[in-house]
Amino acid sequence: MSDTDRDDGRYAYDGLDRILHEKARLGIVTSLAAKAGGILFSDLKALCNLTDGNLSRHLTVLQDAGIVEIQKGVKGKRPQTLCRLSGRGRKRYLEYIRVLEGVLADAVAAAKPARRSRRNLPDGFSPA
Amino acid sequence: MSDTDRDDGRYAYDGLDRILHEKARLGIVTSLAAKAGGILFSDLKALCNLTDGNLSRHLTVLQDAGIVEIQKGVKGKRPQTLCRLSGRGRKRYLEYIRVLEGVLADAVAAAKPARRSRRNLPDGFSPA
DNA sequence: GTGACTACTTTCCAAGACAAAGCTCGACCG
DNA sequence: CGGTCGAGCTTTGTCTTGGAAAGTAGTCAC
Repeated sequence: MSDTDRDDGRYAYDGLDRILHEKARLGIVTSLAAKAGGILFSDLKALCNLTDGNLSRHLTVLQDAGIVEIQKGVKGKRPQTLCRLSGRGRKRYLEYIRVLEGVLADAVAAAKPARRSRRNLPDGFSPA
Repeated sequence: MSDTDRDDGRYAYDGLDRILHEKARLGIVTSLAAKAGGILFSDLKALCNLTDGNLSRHLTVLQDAGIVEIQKGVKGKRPQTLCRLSGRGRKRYLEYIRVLEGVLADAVAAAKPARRSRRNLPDGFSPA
């Protein structure tokens, strides 16, 4: 009832994919999205300023989620791991940034002082 | 050096504030940013679809960080907690969304199939 | 072959998110 | 006026997770 709960969950942001919404992984996936051919482990490490262990860990998470594909190979005589965004991963990423755009829209709307917003306290509230 | 590391850290997103970059807290702070007068605990709970315990916990984190101000009061005969964004919190929030805009710009750029991006494997790489 | 290096992987630990139970105080019931 | 109901938070416990450090393995230089 009433209009007070009309906005329930308005700021819940349920759609924000937990796996992608993470500093490090967001960087990883964004760079992968930019290069369809994939990126080598060591380059990715530099791009995202991650330690070996960290990158490895996040890649495992992303791989388990079916977001990235890991392909082992060699470059010259040395082993090299190539990481690529899977088709499903790309889809999920696009989905995520769509949600993020919504969040940002809210944020920008909230940021401007909005003359309509009430500077005053909620109805009936009195400080202790 | 060479041009390979010209982009080092390009996707590190160091600026992404850990405290604000969190599903639940992002929602809390965005709603608070929208209402300068503050929001009551119970309304905030509904807006963000959080449990009492959860909201309490996140508010403590935000308060410790000096981002929100908690003001105890009463509404009628019942105690009510009013939450507001502090000046410093607002600044930090604006800073955060500025970074987020950058991330999103990267993401959107990465998302379009960019014919220039190399579909082929990195130089000298051969699958195992 | 041994010492340094590249390219990862694995292990460990502290921080953090969420849930469930707890606490406090007015209101209503008989 | 004792009892218990419920609103409005807080505290405690548990389980997950991110990140640092340590470990493994193959390569190259000498």
